[in-house]
Amino acid sequence: MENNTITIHDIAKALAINSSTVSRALNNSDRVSLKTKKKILDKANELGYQRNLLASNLRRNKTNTIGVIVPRISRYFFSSAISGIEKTAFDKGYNVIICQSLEQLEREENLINTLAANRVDGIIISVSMETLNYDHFDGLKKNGTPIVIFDRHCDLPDRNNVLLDDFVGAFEATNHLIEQGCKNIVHFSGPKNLNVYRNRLKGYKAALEKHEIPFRENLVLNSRLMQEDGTKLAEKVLRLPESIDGIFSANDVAAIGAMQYLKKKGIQIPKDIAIVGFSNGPTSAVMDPPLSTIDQSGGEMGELSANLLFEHLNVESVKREPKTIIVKPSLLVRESSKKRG
Amino acid sequence: MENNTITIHDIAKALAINSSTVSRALNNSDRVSLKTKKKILDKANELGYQRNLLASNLRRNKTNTIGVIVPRISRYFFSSAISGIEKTAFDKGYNVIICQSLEQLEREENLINTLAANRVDGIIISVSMETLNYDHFDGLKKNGTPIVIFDRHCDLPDRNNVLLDDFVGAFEATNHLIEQGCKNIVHFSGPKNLNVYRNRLKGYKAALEKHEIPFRENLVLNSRLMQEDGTKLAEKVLRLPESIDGIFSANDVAAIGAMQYLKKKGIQIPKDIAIVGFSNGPTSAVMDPPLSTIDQSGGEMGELSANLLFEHLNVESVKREPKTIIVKPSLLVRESSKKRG
DNA sequence: ACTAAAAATACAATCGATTGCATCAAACCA
DNA sequence: TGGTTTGATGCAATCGATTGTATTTTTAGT
Repeated sequence: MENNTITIHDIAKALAINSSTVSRALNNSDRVSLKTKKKILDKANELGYQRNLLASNLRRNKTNTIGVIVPRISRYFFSSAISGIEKTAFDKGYNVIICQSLEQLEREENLINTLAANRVDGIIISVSMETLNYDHFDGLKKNGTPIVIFDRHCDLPDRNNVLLDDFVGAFEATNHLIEQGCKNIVHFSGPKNLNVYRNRLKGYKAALEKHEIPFRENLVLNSRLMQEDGTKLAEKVLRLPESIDGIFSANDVAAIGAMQYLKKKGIQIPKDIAIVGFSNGPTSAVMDPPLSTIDQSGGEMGELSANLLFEHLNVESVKREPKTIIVKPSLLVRESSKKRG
Repeated sequence: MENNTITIHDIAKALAINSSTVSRALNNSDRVSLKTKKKILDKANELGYQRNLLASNLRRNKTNTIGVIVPRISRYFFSSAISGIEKTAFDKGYNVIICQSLEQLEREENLINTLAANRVDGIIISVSMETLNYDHFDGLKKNGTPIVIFDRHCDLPDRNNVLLDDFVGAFEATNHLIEQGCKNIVHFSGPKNLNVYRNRLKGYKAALEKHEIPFRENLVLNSRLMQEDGTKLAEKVLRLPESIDGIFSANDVAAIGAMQYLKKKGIQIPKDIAIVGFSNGPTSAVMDPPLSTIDQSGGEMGELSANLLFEHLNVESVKREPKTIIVKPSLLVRESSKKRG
């Protein structure tokens, strides 16, 4: 009773026909007459046949499956990216295998090997923080498996990259604060060795410049952008000689830490100080007041990544044109920054 | 150049030996001498060989892979359950395929079919809200693939179930509030047709009873437990004739809505009203004050589910003993409920 | 040195589905 | 009616790895 999986041969035997005909019928080939097709389909249902994709994929040398690796599936940005990928993949008849590297290079390497061993048709990945080079992609590259790297800048020559325009996001955020009437805007910046934070700083500066507000070095406060950093920075803000009326934080978490401190000190948000964060983390909408922020368009980035991958799936590897796509983030205006209207 | 995947036959040919020896060497069988083993391994590395798991799994009739289906990977409870599963699986040399049903029965059915077609060795699932019966599991059952259902009660006779003890969680929460000195505790309850909310209500009652506090029907406020429900309920709380000094909410989101309203009305938390939520959602720790809550022990439930699955994987299906495991949740005491010490 | 036992390797079938080619039957036309 | 075209089905190789059995080589024992 144990080993009773039904194969096409069982169906063939039951109907006294050849298994190749069964295979063709199940794949709806027009080389099988309608009559026998129906007979086969009925019998397949009756026996509870389920195609063995291992065998099928092995033979076809194609799995119709793509692998997705992200640092953490629980992060909002990543889970929405995954949803975007799944949507696109589903439309094209592909399955998606989701994996998380937990920001560990070793796990990332293992996952890539496993996906490769399972012969996925392509991989979409946001690399871990520990990933400094891309040597572990070489195997895939060699056998022509296309790869799309999203969320994190990759400087290899022949890579497909889908990135967020941090500059524009920061520009929009700062510009919005200015349009709300802010004159003295502090920027919470992150580790300067990371591209994203440098670009967000640039966007902040550009917006000031557009409105002919002089840039003041002392209004840029650096930290690792944890929640407690936000609290400490808010304390600093209140001690600044300029009377600060706006904060653009390079992430949500620090903005929230600051918001809580400021509220405790009786500062009214947004009336006294308007705040905009960055990332649209799960908490930002729940805060009181809800935090304005920059949405990283995870869903859109996921869809674009998947589309880019599919473009390459149908092209011989030698003929593939690597491409970099820059996604514009969108400003989510909520209560924490509305001084007007 | 395109189709250049290396197989064991390529290695065999390069070394003028038989591919079966190569296979055995790569599997570290003791039927191959150390000398040839080394030769083979070296050549495999040199050629960049990567095992084709499709072929291997097909032949062995075993994939060393388990499938996990959850409604949403982004929910904290599920992502921690997945982490628990992955940890356990990794130790046993299994891979994990993660899927999300998005609470849709149709997607769940598709996922189960795909996993079955890919011949996963077992499945761990938290069923979608739309799932009212388990007919779509029949195929798996027929070919002996073990299934573990977690998080949601399942009344089928031969099912493995890993559940949270909602009663105990609610009891602990309420008991904690009483021990903090609360006398008049409101309970925010959810849809009464759901088991979980009925059990949480029971736990609340039991804790009152233990401390000989009379149960008052009017202190149980029903809603769908959305954030805005929390706000409305808090309003009600303030209008109650009893002077309420504690709230046990059957989830975090409603607790947070209530907290924000109460703070706005000048109520001090926890001094005037202590609050405990349920679920340990991502937001609870970030609130001000941080919200005490019941942690659903996702990680532990994941580990237990995986262990239960593995127990069954190594046993013939006829000999399997279905088992139900009840997990005790743990109380996370944070600021929102500390009236003492 | 010769045989028995042990170790190492080779052979060939197998897992389940797919697919190019061959075969057979039915239909068509002159 | 006989030959040809079209349509439907069968045959057999194949994908890449595994594994029971057979064969060869090595080692050991007397």
